[in-house]
Amino acid sequence: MNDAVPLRDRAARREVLLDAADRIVRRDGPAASMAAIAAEAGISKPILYRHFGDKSGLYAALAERYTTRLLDDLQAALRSGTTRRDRVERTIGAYLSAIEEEPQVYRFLVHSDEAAPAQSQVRSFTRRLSVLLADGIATEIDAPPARAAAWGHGIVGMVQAAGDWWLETGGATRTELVEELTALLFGAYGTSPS
Amino acid sequence: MNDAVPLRDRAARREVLLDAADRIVRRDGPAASMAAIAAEAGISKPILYRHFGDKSGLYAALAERYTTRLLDDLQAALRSGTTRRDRVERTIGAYLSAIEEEPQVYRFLVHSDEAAPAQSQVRSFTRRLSVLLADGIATEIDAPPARAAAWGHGIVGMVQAAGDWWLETGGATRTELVEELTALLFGAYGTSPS
DNA sequence: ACGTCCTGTTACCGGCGGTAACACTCTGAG
DNA sequence: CTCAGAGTGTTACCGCCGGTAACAGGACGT
Repeated sequence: MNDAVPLRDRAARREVLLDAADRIVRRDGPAASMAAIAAEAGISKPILYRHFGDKSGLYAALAERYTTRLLDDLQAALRSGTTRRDRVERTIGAYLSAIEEEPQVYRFLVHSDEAAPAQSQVRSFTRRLSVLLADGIATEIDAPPARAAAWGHGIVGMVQAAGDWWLETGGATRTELVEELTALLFGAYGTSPS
Repeated sequence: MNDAVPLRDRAARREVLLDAADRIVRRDGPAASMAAIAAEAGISKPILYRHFGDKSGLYAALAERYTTRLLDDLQAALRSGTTRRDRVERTIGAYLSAIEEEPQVYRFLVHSDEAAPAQSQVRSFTRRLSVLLADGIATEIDAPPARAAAWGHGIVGMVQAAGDWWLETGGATRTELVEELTALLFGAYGTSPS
């Protein structure tokens, strides 16, 4: 039964499988199952497992695909702009734009491997982004590494939580939310009159 | 076979079941299974389901138990202190203390129902806390509701993300982390020299 | 012609959340 | 005393999940 699929090339096959996984993730969100992905690709489960090892392997490969562009964009935003506040605004804006354009993909990236065994060698998207931001902060201002790390993780968590809330309730426009979060980061809460 | 358990009282029985669930959650974290909880309580699964409906019902009841004291503490911290910065420090400190004292319980509260069907009537701990903080902010400074909501969710996300990172890496003391996060909220990043 | 590798399948495993169906005891009415 | 019924308990099952063993058949070098 070696018909209809003349793909001898492993890499090309892999891309086709990831295409199928992508379609299912966009349809089912983080609840996408291996069986559904295999069916979508027109193959059976063991092939998936031979290519990706296990579910977290497939998820990692798919996340890599989604992530590359986004992380590049964010890194670019981090280095752009004239003032620091401008940089922060652009970076948060880029993040929220990604959420807005592809909510299911965002949910998959951020909320898929919660409560996972955690010994996975695949650092999650959130962690990678946090570390990246921490590095950015450490080089921008000369902060001790502990401070930069705490801030990096904290800021990413802040934007993600606000993004989740925004996705669910959809109360404000993206621009407004960017402005609120930027203001918060620049101490607007601490200095507001009571 | 109605032996060894003279508990005719539904409420008391419920507490006993929650005690068992508590033990298993402390042992297994968010991966605790219904079968394990039933076994720990010395009963069979259907009894659990008759008492709590389904897994999210049990989780909600257990979360309620964990949450009551913590939310009270946090609300008290929000209203305490002399300066606003003092209040923020105390509140973040109370949150991180809870993480430090009972990490498994914290993990259960924050990371158990991720990727859940979401139509659950049980608002998660994170959401409840965010709304509570948003209300606090809205009454403390007169901010428009959208701003207070965005800030509430963002700040809770920030502290949670930093807390998760702290739990995993354990790099700093609680007091240090509280100081870093408070400084961040008061604009230390925005005003640091580059 | 034949063993071997590769690609593909079906069919299974254990564990999960959740439930149907049945067993036993206790109680109250006739 | 007897018998229906309500509770309370159990076992055994369902479907779905992630993951794998075991097998089927074509491609190919010797």
